[in-house]
Amino acid sequence: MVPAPRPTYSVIAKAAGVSEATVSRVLNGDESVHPDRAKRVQDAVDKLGYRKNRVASALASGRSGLIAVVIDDDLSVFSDPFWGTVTSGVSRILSENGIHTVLMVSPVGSIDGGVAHYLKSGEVDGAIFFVLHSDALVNNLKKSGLPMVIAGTPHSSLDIPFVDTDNFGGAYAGTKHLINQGCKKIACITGDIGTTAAKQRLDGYLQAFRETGGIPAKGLICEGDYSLESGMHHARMLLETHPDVDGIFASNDLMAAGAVTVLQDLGRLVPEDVKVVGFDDALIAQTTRPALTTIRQDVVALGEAAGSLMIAQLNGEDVKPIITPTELIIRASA
Amino acid sequence: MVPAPRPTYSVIAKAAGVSEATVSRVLNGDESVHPDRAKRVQDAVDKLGYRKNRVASALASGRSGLIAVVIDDDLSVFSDPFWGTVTSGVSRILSENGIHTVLMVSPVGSIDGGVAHYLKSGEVDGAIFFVLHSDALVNNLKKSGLPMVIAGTPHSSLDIPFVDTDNFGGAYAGTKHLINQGCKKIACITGDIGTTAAKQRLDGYLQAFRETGGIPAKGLICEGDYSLESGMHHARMLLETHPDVDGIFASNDLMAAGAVTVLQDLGRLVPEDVKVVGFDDALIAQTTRPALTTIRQDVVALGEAAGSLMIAQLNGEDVKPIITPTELIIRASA
DNA sequence: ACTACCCGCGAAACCGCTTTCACGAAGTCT
DNA sequence: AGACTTCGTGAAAGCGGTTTCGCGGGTAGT
Repeated sequence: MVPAPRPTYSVIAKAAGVSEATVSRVLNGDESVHPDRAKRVQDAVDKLGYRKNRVASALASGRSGLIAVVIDDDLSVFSDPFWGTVTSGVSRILSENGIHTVLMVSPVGSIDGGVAHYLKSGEVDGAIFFVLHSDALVNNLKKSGLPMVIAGTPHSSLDIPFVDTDNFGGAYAGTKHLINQGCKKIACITGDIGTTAAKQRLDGYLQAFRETGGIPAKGLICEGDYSLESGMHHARMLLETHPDVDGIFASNDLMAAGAVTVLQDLGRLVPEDVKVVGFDDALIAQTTRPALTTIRQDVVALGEAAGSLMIAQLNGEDVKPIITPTELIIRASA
Repeated sequence: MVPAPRPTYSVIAKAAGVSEATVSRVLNGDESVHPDRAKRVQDAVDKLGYRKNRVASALASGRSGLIAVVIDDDLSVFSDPFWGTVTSGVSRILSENGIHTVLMVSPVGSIDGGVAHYLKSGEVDGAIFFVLHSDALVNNLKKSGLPMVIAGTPHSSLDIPFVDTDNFGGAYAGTKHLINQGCKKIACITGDIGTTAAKQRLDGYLQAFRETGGIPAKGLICEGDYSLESGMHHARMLLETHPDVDGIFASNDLMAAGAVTVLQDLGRLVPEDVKVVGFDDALIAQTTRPALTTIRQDVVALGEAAGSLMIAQLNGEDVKPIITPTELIIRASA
């Protein structure tokens, strides 16, 4: 193996008849170099096919050009196409800005674990967190000045920029749709209530409900956990406790699909007897029969928002949270 | 922002009363240091909470401790939970070995593009490729001596290590199952035939078919593209051209689900009239009614295999391709 | 006892780029 | 015209490790 001998500053400098310092200035966009010399450098760079050694650059400047995407969980999360897609969005925006994405899939756990050390070690210029189970680490890291972005609304009100889908608005629109379709008794199957998204979606449901002047009857709100099984389970329970339920808003499509299956098995027609609305517009929303009416969130946009928030921070701009809009997708189930 | 002042070799060396060279030796597991001194160094390291600066280390040693995972495509690929899961597996194995994963989602295109340059630049110690559309880049990179692993069987016979699922065996087992269930006229809906996996699965189908002594009738083999729509489309065509078809082997679950939907819409009972087998054991296999009989592949294992193949190469061992086994999962559809 | 090795270890060069500092030339101000 | 800035630039000192080289002392061979 004969590694191509990559030219270094000294070669460029010699070829252009300037000092290495000047080469550095030109390559880093320092305006103070005389245009003529800058051009000489640029020509030498082009001619020799020079590419900066990012490692050396990182060591000298203290900026690594790397952003960590930290997924505070084990494998399971990443198998969810949702996070894969978000990651793609992040990665695309970052690489457009010459920054690479390093992936850390690991339960973050303590503020003293491996991930924490890594993030503090200065090997990355920033970190983007997915599926944050606790705000402890982030809170701790904030003191170190590491630029961070959180995907999903954090539990506590940290002044760390985050991006999130308009969970509240989406849930509100979904529930409103059920009301407009004439549903009188609308249940809600929530997601894992330990997540902020599930809470926000519940709030959206409640808000729409409240505007009808009513209050959800006891038992119409079921605490699910985003799984197919919990959708099935709660649909079954609902039919027992509230046989007259005529609308279900589920906090994601998977639970909605589970609910539809159970409803049908128990002889209810969807949407004739019971209308169902999901959330996410996941693939399953299209494959379920009847296809699910659902709330679409633009997942790629979410990732891109996270990426651009990070870029903005690296540029020293101060940033505000970004909430991406949702869209009601009407299909057959409601 | 007050970055914690991280200790350096000079501090450790002073504290332990040895030279920096010795510190380096100890930290890199050089056996030639006297145990007593090694211990002194280790104690100092522990006491001061020293952590090596990977960037400096990378510059000096030429090893970055980074492995690139290159996905030769745009966002769409990563929305497929399959690759997300594989990536998790890779990432886990690598991080257990102190190596980080940098993610590059980008159409690789020419052997002269940004990704290619990056890989050649020595900033990563190796590269793992997913969804390789062409062998050109890999072939070119091979000359540079960069350790590589390909996920999925490459198109041409490169002597680059790869990992793959036993596509042939899985398809064979699936088709065989249909035969054993009494199917006489078994169709195959292939995946995008530009992928090696689709070809291998088709071969497995053909092999099982051949063993029955027959030859698939003209038109029983339909070229799909892994999408739900193509599954639906080809099921529709099949019912027209071969109304007596009684078994369908689809190259993935999504197409199988599409086929099931169409079959039912057109009045066929699954599995009574037509039995259907999918491939992947994706989530949709469980949510489809009837639930799909399918070929499960161990996706995490695939990722871990890719990771360990990379580690082995970095250790200078020579490696062989790894084919992970599949498993027939019998549900309701066949 | 004398030369020949081997071993453990420190000094110092080096990896390739960034950044401070100071210097000379040119421009500005009294 | 002399003193003071400003501007463009190069020399050189890092950044924090790794690795080569060679030295001194102990062991071995004869």
